[in-house]
Amino acid sequence: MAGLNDMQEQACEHVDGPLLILAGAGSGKTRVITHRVAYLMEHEGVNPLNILAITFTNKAAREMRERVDLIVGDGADRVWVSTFHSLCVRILRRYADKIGYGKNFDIYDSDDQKSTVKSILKDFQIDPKRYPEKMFMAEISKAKEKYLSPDEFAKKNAADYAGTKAAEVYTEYQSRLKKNNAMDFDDLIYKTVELFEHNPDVLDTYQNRFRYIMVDEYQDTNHIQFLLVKMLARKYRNLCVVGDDDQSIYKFRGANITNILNFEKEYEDAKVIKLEQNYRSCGNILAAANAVIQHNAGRKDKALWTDKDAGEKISFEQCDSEYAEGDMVASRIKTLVRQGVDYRDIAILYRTNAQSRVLGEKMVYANIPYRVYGGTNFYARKEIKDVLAYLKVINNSTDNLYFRRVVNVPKRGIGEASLSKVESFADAYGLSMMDAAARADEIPGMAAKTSAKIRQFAELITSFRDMLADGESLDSVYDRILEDTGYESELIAEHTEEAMTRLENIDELRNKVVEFTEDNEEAGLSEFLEEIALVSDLDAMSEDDNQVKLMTLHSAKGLEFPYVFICGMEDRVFPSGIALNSDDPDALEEERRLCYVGITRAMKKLYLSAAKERMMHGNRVYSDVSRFIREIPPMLFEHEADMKNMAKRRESESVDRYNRGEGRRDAYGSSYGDTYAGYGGERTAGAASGRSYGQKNPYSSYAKQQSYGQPSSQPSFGKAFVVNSVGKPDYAVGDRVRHIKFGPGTVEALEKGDKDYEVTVNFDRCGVRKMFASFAKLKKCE
DNA sequence: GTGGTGATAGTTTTT
DNA sequence: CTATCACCAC
Repeated sequence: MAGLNDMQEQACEHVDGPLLILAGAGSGKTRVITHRVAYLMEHEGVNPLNILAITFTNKAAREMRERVDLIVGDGADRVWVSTFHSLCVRILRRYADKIGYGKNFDIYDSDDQKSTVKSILKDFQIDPKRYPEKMFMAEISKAKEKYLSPDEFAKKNAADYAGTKAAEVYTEYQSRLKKNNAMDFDDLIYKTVELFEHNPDVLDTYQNRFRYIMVDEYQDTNHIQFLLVKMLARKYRNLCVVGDDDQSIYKFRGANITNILNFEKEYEDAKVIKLEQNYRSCGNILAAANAVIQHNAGRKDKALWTDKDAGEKISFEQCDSEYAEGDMVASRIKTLVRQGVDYRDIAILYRTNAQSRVLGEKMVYANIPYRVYGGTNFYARKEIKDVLAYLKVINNSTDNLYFRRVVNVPKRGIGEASLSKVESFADAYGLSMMDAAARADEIPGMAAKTSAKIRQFAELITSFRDMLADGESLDSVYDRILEDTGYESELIAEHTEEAMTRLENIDELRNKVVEFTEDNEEAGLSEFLEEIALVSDLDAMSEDDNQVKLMTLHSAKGLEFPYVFICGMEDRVFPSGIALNSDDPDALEEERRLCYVGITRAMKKLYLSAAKERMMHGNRVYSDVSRFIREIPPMLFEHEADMKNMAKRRESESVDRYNRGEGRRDAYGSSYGDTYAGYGGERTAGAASGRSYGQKNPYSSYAKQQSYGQPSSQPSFGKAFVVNSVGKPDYAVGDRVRHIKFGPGTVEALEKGDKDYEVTVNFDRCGVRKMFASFAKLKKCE
């Protein structure tokens, strides 16, 4: 086959039976998948309808489709290429009735999820301060990822109070979604698996349909996705999965790396092909990537190689602040452009979205065209959600959540008190709130004035429905909504910059409506809503605009750029403070994989940068250069000598610290000890040079306690910590204790960890908190 | 029922 | 620093 190396060719020509392709970064993975599709069709005569390719993002799906098109041309459009989520939606739209849902179910995004959980907590009188809704959302999501029903989840978590509560919320959450005929993201997959499990005939249909299945980014699949694939592939076993364990960066979202590591156990006759030749990056970049990832334990052994030249050395610069960093990046970009590089060939990557603000500002200053991807998703913006909620209500949605969202936007004088009357009326008669609103005059105990307002709203919605039924186009109804509801005029009247942006966004959404109606003449409102339920603005990335691209490292996966800047190479930024503090050693490894992903995005030249100080959560914070920088051999950098010096300086610094009794933190390496002792040290240094620190910073207050609150004879942060951590606290479960910040409370649990006691306290003022005993500095109340 | 105020807590990555 | 929330005065 043309243009493929031996391994790639083997991968393409393996037709029957399970196949695992371990494809390193830049090893031509997409190429292999697309060529394999082509091979199946052209050489094996496989009907394109029988091929399913699952990708992780819509963008990847689109790209793959285009590339298959290029190779085979005819029939490629009949290959089913989609993401897990859209695949499941398509199946469920057809069969949702078999599992008790309406076929026109709504899809809840995380915002909708959150408001649902919030309202449940309110009804259950669970204090969100003590048990934040986020926690429940995470629990529910985790349960679904493991394919645990509310009942099973309840059984598993019956032992402790929090688990029981979580189970109750999960149960209620599920029943509310069902009542609203809605599914969240996790449900889409969960319910598909459930559908298959209870309807073997349906499963059989799809097994026959998808005789050849390919899954991209297999390292990022979670358990339920694994189950889904396993079910679909069970009959013909023509399953080809492609992935790279080194690029698994979504564990926080439930991705299960063992899916790929155990593929050979699951499918014993699996053929395994490793793609180790990298076609993307030049030698120095690849060497850096290899050096970094080698610090991870427990990975499948492989080493990428390239026959490209070493290329340019890697640039590293430690700037004074995040602003200086932004300036530096801007000036480097200008230099590149002067040398003839296109803006579109440059990407700026960072760990957290928050970093994009300063970088974006600096691009504006420097007159560099740029675009920030990710961040607040376009479809998650308030005004967009409002307008979409209108559309959803108009689209005969039985969902009360969307009704509630728009019924009083703009203000119509319909408040919570009236709404709960509408809701109980609806519940009593088995109606949706929308239907109940149309009969508002029948609702007992409602003032005539109020019920008139509510009926008016219902009539407004009905008028939009009628327009659509009369065949008016989607975009003209869209305009009427903005006008007749007064939404637009309210924004115009505001006369603020923010309102203008919102109007622009609403206009942008209108463009999407028009675009959609042009592309899909047959389709109506519900098809439109469906189309946009599963897309993010990352999917809209276009090659046409000659702009620098700014995005998180996560978003950059699967992409490549000739010139890549990675900013914020500082400990506690990247790797993130959370990973550094985590007691799960894999957290740091996941950060390292992320670093590996970032480095391997670069083709020609890689620029790494750090800031000595930056604003974080409203406080100036001083940071060390990221440990990942030190994992790259100095010889790969432009200023080799400087890098060596930096390494040396650090060494002597830590020897110094050790002699002063601080170095122990390295030896004991407790997560908390590391961070807080570090802060203590930095803080003193900073104070000495006359810098002021925000007193509100929780870190500095800990640091303060640490350094001054000890009866130790030396100002030795690490040491004090170590001494303290070994001893058992003088309080026990049930004792009353006092915390310097949180006040009085009762000890609920005391567990011995590796290096420290972990104590759970129920504080009178702020609820249950878990902390390390040596840091909590709890005083027993006699 | 609305709108303003002040306080407060939370800030990793996203299909 | 910012988004959200509880509370209070109309």
